[in-house]
Amino acid sequence: MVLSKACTYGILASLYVTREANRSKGYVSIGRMSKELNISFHFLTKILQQLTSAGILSSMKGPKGGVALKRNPQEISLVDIVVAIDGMGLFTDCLLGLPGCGEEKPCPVHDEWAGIRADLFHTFRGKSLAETAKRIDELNLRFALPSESEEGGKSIRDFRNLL
Amino acid sequence: MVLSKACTYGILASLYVTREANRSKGYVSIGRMSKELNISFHFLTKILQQLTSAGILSSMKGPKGGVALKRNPQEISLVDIVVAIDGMGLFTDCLLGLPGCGEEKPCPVHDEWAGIRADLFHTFRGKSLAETAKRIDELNLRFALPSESEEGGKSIRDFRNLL
DNA sequence: TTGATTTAAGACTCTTCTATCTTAAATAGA
DNA sequence: TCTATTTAAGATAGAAGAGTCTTAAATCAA
Repeated sequence: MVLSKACTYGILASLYVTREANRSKGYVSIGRMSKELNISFHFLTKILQQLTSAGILSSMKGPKGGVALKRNPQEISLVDIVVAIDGMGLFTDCLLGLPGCGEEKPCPVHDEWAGIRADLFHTFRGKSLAETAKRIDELNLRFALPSESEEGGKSIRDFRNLL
Repeated sequence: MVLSKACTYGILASLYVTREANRSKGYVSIGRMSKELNISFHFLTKILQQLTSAGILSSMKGPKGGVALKRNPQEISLVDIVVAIDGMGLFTDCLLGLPGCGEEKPCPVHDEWAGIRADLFHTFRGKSLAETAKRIDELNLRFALPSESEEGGKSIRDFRNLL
């Protein structure tokens, strides 16, 4: 898995908060969010705490409490979320896990992977929460996990796209 | 982590076997390989069993036994190793883990990720064991894990390369 | 002030991945 | 044939990730 589960949940939740912020002021309830995204409440709470301590979200306890974006959603990139939860490893580590792999002491696939991971970094660093949330609305995209009732049935693995 | 530990070990071992095959005929000892690559013998054995049952390696028990490439190393790509151990998920699954994500029912980052993962697939599908092993010799690259004595000290994370 | 609501924090469980250990099976060579 | 060697296979253990549960702390509203 490229991103941890916690990280993907963090991204989905951040997009949810961004969209809610466009509709109404105030904090977004974690309870409500967990229901709509079909993410375990307690697990989601932990993830949002990480985003809060990373300075991406702010939170408020009590009635009408919840979480809110701390900065302008145009200034928060998807990479910010990934780094806050999974760290920089995806964008810096050797594909083969060789410590110290780098320009001076490369592994057999260093150049290829370095190019792809840099592409990954720049692509998602260039996508802000605002822009991504906007596209969700415009194209009516899905961004919640399937509910129990929805079948879902693992992921569709379309090999044909690769050939 | 993009590749599982088992998968990276499998790649390193496959490259080791490829290079050994250039020097001498016969099977490559797993015991010797585990020592030179600094990979746990029993764990490595399990991984090589997966490659054997995937038809990538053949094995022989007893004295002078070990593993050998079953096919020409020019016809085995790095993707073959990855797929044998980690499966196709890396090249087919949604970055956000949404089941059913695809052209018809995309997630908010489907297009971007689909492009990068296809790039990843084609890049490493285009790299054969023979070609990669050759480059190791030519450029004197490293492809073993650091030994206990070598400090190693986690990986070097050079953020500057990204900015 | 009191009570209901909501996030914070820590302990705990469950699963998967990683790694180790033991025993069995096959093979080469004496 | 007998023995040492080497991979195969299964059981076990340890570590990390994923998810749950309980209690505490803060806040709003009555």
